[in-house]
Amino acid sequence: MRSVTIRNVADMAGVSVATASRVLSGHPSTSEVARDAVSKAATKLGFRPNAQARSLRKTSTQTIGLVLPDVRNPFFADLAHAVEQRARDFKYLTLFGNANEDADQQDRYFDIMLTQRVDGLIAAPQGNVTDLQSVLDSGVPTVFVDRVIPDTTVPSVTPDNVTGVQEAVRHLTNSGHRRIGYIAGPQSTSTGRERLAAFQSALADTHADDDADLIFFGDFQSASGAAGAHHLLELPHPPTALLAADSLMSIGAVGVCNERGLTIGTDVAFVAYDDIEAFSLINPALTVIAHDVNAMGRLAVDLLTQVIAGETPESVILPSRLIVRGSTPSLPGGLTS
Amino acid sequence: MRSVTIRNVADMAGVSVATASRVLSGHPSTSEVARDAVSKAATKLGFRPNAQARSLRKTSTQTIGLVLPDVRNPFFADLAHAVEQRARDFKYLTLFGNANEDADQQDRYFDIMLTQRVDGLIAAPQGNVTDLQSVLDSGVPTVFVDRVIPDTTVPSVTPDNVTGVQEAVRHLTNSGHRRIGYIAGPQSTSTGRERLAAFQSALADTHADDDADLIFFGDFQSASGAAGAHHLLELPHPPTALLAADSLMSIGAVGVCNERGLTIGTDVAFVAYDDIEAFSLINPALTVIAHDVNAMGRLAVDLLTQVIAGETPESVILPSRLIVRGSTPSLPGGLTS
DNA sequence: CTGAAAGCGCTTACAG
DNA sequence: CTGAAAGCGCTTACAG
Repeated sequence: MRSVTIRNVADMAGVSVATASRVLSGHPSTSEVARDAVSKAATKLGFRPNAQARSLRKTSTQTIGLVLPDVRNPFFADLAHAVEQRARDFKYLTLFGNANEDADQQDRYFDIMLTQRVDGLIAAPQGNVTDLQSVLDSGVPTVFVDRVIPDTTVPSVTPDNVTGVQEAVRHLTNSGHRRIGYIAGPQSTSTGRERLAAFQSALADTHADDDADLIFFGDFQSASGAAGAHHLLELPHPPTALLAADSLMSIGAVGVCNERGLTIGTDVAFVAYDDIEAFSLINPALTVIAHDVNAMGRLAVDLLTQVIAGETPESVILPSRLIVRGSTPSLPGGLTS
Repeated sequence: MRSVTIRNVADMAGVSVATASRVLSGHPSTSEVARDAVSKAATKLGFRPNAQARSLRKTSTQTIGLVLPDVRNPFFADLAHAVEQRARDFKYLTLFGNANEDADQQDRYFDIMLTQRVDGLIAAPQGNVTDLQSVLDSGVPTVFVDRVIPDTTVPSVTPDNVTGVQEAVRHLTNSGHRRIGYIAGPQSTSTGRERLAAFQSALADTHADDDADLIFFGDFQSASGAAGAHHLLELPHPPTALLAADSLMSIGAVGVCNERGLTIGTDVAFVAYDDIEAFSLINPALTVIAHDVNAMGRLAVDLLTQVIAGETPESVILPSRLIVRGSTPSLPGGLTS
């Protein structure tokens, strides 16, 4: 299936390849006669320029790479959608890589993106600088989104990982909870680390128990949320409230509560991370720590275009906030902070 | 940021570009001396072959295109994940395009995929043959997944859209329901059409009302599910059971039931499409029509590799089945079919 | 406005 | 086993 080349178009139009190329790419220096002939020939032949050949000649590929930890996580699915739609505004095609919350797959995708010569890279990375070394060395314009890697100067768009957690802990302790179980994200991610630190420092400001047993380390995927809920609820002195550091672990943990016959809101309070639509449907609806994923995706692309243009944009931190719903009722006899 | 080329590697290794190329691509005809020198030079320089140049020379790009209707739909997110993971087994990079349930965006992505010269294309398409014309004309190996376009000979992997719906209708009527509201998918999609037809023919086998008012046409997105639930529940003679044709419309519809103070399972029975994890967490858990999305994604890739190899594989239809949960209690006085 | 020619970074028959 | 050379399909100074 040999596809039609610019050569064929030029021949049919009776002009040189150079002229055909000029017409096809909208170069001003073309005669009307040439424009007509070339356009007609191109549509008649169904000509479609070869992106590889064009990219090889020009310095740009008009593509950006997006490396995310997990498409199946609704938060990242929304983020992917936001990035892609915004990239379209700049005529960029988004190459999408799904790291599966796995450092090796992530690094392989970084490699592929560089091999594909993307014009820019947006990533929600895990790990440390060594994972990024090839990307940094290549000098490809890069922006981090949601997560960052410390000790790099890569611009980023991240959520405020402190305020939401703080509000959640305050809300729970105000409602009388003293034992809050925390299902943490992996400490190889900045969000995992920052949210845990925020949780611990928020605890210190309250009368709640600061007990190492109340923290379970998950991996941001559903099964680990389930494992975490099991572990915490089996404790000799189990928590009366649970807080999970992302939506997938929240889903896993809620499932375990249901299985064990615990009524959420009554038997155990629950705060989830990320405001995904399904969480407002669970009965009672889940209290969540929310942030604006759409803005995050758009801004990441905007920052990237600036980096590509040679500028060095400031990193952005987006606010997060607590949305209180039925899963965390305010107890009448609650303490005040 | 001029990147290092094979020329640089060859120079440093003291060999010709041809030899460097042979070593780098594992061609057997190379001496150990050359292998050593080239390998060393390549790693020392951080050489990364230019995929564009390579693709231009070879006939293949080692990429496949995946055009899906909506990443934010958990079903398609899962499908994307399945396809991508399977594609990796064949060393294919997956270029991902999100049509946003929009025919124009879909067609633009088809265009982009052809321009990028993907080795193959997997799509869950909407529309009719004209949308596909350029793809068919190009002769690029193509496989449909989940959805198909009629009057084409493209191999496909689709769910059985009949059995699950049939079981759902039978289950509901056996439980005494006579008025079942149906939130249909867009009729521009094969799944939308087939599921509606299955619903109507299943109704004909029962004593349930076959009333045009009981059918609402949505677009597979959440907001239309909400609109559908509103419309149906406002009917002078409203349905006692609802069935929605995909997960996103189910989410929207369940939200509306909650808002209106209707208790699902008690005030209104509910059957959702696609077995996404969150549906088992809603209280009561939702009865769903389930199919194996993971198998669907894997098989689509397997079929595509066969098409690429010049074979003409048979299309596959995967079974779907009803999973009964709390949202559709069996009424004690239910009719028997 | 137009064409001939060089070149983007690779791969691969063709000789040797 | 190795190198010189041609060529994949484009774009773009350079002359005219």
